[in-house]
Amino acid sequence: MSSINDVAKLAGVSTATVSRVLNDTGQCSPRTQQKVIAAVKELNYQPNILARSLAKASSDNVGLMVNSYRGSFFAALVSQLQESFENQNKFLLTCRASSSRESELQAISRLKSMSCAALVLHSRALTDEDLLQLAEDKVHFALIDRFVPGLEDRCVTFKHRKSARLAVEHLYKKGHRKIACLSGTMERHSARERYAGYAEAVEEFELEDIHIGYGHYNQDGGYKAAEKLFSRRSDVTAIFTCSEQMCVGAYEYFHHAGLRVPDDISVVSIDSVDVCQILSPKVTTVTFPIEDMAIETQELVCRMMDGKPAIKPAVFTPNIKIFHSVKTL
Amino acid sequence: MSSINDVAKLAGVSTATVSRVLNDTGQCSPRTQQKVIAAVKELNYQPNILARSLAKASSDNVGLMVNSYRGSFFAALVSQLQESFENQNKFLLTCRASSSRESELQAISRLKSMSCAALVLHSRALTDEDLLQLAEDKVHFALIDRFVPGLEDRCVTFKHRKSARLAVEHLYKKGHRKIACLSGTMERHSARERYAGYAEAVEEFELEDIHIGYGHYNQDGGYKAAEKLFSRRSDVTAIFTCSEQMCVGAYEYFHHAGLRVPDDISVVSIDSVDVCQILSPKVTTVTFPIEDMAIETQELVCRMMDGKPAIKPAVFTPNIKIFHSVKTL
DNA sequence: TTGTATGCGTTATCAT
DNA sequence: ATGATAACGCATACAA
Repeated sequence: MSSINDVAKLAGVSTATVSRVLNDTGQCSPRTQQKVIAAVKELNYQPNILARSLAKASSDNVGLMVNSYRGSFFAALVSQLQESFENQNKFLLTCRASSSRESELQAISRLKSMSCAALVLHSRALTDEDLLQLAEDKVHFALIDRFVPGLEDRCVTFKHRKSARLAVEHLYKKGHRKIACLSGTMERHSARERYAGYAEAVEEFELEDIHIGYGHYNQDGGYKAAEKLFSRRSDVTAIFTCSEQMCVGAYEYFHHAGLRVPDDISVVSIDSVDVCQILSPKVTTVTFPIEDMAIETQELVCRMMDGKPAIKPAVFTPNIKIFHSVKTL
Repeated sequence: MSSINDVAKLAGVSTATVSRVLNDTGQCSPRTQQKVIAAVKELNYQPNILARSLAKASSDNVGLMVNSYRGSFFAALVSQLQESFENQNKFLLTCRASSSRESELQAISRLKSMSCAALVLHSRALTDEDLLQLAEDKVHFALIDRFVPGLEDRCVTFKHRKSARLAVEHLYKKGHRKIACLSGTMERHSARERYAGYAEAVEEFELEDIHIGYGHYNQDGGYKAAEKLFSRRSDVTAIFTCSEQMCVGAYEYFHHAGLRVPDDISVVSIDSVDVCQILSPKVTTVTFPIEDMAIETQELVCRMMDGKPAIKPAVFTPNIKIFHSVKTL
């Protein structure tokens, strides 16, 4: 690897001049500019980002912490974040924690020691106090899908409640009146909000509240919840599943039980669109604009890094994608 | 962020001593050791990894280049690689290219400029010559799922041919004699190998070669291929799909056409297990041990970084996971 | 055992 | 417009 010194020698100028040409800082004659650029090409010179960061006392690195890579949500998130930051000449360093407070703190330490100028956190385990402390320490960071009072300007969030409401409303408009909600435990904020949205719609449309909670929003939970539901009652015409994995589990149960979607049972799910395209018939789904959200996050973070005043980020609203899992009654 | 200077001052020693204590290089009295460690704790000192890498002229960074994050293959790969390298105190930097030679070259440049001591490449677009040149340039790197003559010691590969053979053999043993192969274009090596494995089995078991190629191994290709197949003939009792996405598409077609798996048609697929657990009935699938492969890759790369002699990495063999998509005739 | 001094590759300040 | 030169934070060869 050739260094700035090699370029300087070959071009017959000083390293300072090379740096100026490359970073477009300060004036310089067209002729020397040419020489430098020629030398750079000839040596196939790549600036050492480490040294640059060290010298500038600030890097172009942005750290991302997540607790999983699995599922289309993370694939879309990581993919779009990386692309957006690269468009701003930032480099995204990704670090995976394992859903415990300690591992999340460690991941953040690690990212900070890589001179990340800012962090993007999809934190599950850190407490509100941890995050407030981090803000206190003047660390630039944004939170994804988490709301912390006092950190409103850093939270990129979803309207979980509205998404559930949208799902139930769709079923209602299609003539359904016995609509069950399949969910998991209520530990996470998003889970509580989704249920609240269901409850809200139930009240507004004067429906019966049929809520089945089971497990952790995964495939098995969906299967068991559906099984539990239909062992109790047969008058339900539609279900709303609170996660895509639960939807998969419910479909699995229906296949086992010989129930046909949508003829025997209508389904609306929530979450990313991928899984719901895989199932047959494809599932009508309430989704969030993950890509838009990633772009907004990048803008938010870049604003913080530039020292610009914080603007409360948008709260992202869900869209409903209509497929073939709902029967009109 | 406090620096090594702050620690040295607080501990009343020189920076050299602090460095020695922290890196456990050279001797030092227990007392000064105590003082240094106390100072480190008090200041919550984190060594600046950039500066360290710069000083050592070698970093603990390993670069990973992929062309996609989507799909369970990449989720498992990235996840396991990151964990394995972290266990070795290496940090994995991930960079996404976009399936063109230029973008792959650019991604590699980027990773090199981050002082990556080694690279892990899942390259689709680089030529064999590009990769040979990279080796010529003394870059440490490993290739995933790609075989380049002359770089045998760096290639972590799969037995694609055997995986297809295994799928067909399973169907044969279950009594099937009319077995169709659904694939996409034959550009990629893995695609050719999988078809070759099918052809091999066809010959051995004296079956009819019923091959339908359509599109690019994606869901739509699977749908169209299945449609094409059944518009031509009705005597086929089983299909072998060359990718999980094609399998999804085939299932979609069967649902549309009113064909039941496995009663009307048996299915065996290839690839990661995730998608095939989502479909109902779950699909009997030939999979590769992605986690093992990631661990082997990490070991291979670390060996190279330590200057140890290269050992030809294992070629990973497929496993068949039996589910409910095959009928015994 | 410990400290001094130098270099890693870059940027930035100050001269010229 | 350009060139010395001093940082940036750390590791290390060499002295002491």
